[in-house]
Amino acid sequence: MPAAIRPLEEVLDLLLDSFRTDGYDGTSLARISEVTGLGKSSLYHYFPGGKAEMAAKVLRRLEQQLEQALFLPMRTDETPKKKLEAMLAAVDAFYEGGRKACLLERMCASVDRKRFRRPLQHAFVSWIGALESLGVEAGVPREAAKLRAQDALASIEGALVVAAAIDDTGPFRRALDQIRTSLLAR
Amino acid sequence: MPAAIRPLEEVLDLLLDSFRTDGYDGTSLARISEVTGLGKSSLYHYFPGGKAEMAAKVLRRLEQQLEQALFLPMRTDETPKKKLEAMLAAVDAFYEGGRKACLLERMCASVDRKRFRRPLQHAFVSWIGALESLGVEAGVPREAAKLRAQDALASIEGALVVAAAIDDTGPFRRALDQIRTSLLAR
DNA sequence: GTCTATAATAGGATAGAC
DNA sequence: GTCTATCCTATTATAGAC
Repeated sequence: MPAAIRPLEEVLDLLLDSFRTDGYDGTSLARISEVTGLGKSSLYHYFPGGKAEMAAKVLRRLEQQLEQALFLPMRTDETPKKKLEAMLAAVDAFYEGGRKACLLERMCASVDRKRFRRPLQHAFVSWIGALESLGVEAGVPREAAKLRAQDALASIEGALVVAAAIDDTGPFRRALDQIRTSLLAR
Repeated sequence: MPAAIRPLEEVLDLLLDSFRTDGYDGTSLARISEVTGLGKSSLYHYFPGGKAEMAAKVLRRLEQQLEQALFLPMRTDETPKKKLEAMLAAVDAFYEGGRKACLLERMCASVDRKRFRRPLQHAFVSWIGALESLGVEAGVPREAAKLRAQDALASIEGALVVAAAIDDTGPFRRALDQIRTSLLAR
């Protein structure tokens, strides 16, 4: 697929948006065709493995974005506090202030979740690891930092669920605030 | 459907389990037939409206269970602390210690979520209202109690997502512990 | 690479006998 | 109330022309 290396990433972003909105099971090829403007033939040209390959590629793209938002900031020599701010800003932007759902959560909910188990688990563990490292760097004992990291991620995921259900982004904003004030506290 | 009033509730429990596990979109009639042991004809006999009616009835059944676990304990004259304990025990049991997913979350994730928007929103709001009332009864100002209630529910939902993803019920146990120690704190 | 056409299957739903 | 058979549509996927 030489002629479309750049556009393909845009296609993946559109797919990501579809999957995070309607879930893997709920997103049909017809819908994907609509959303991307690509005919089915084109879709199978880019993704010979069909829908499953689309999802796998989308997950890889998400991992790239997590890299950008989580690991890249980690490697700077800013203070942990500043790095955390950068992460939270990225999270806020990615979830559009709590108005967009989480791809990972939606993929975990699919009947075919076993197929995506590894990449999904990896994404969660990476994310948790990044938050944990930040805590450690700020002087939090490793074990405590790990639990805080798991709970921080859970608070984000749960806030997205509740925010969507009650149509109020408040829970999401407070979740981020809570992480900001307590993840690195001594 | 006179001959099956009692068994029908068992059928609904099986449906609830299927929907919370595989989601609404991911649960096929074939699967429902397998799980319940009922042929398609029988299913349509009990649920003329098909899958959508099954889900609607399952949601109503869940609301009943929430009633039992949340509102019924509320009407006793126990201390708020004791009532909270009863709620948490019910939640722990219902989610099997963090090993089972939340039906509400899964239904919210369906492509057809609009169809179930009202009952879903109602369930969330009821649950939040019950937690809020407990806080108020314990002396927490109403507005603060409401936000705490939203965040408590979010922490449960998020903990379920993360616990399933990393295959560790720790986040769920800690979420309940956290609620136990802080929901009613002055 | 994209199009039209089409296959093959699964999903939801119904009819009519029993 | 349940069974067998069947219908219709959507869904995934492929073939072959351009």
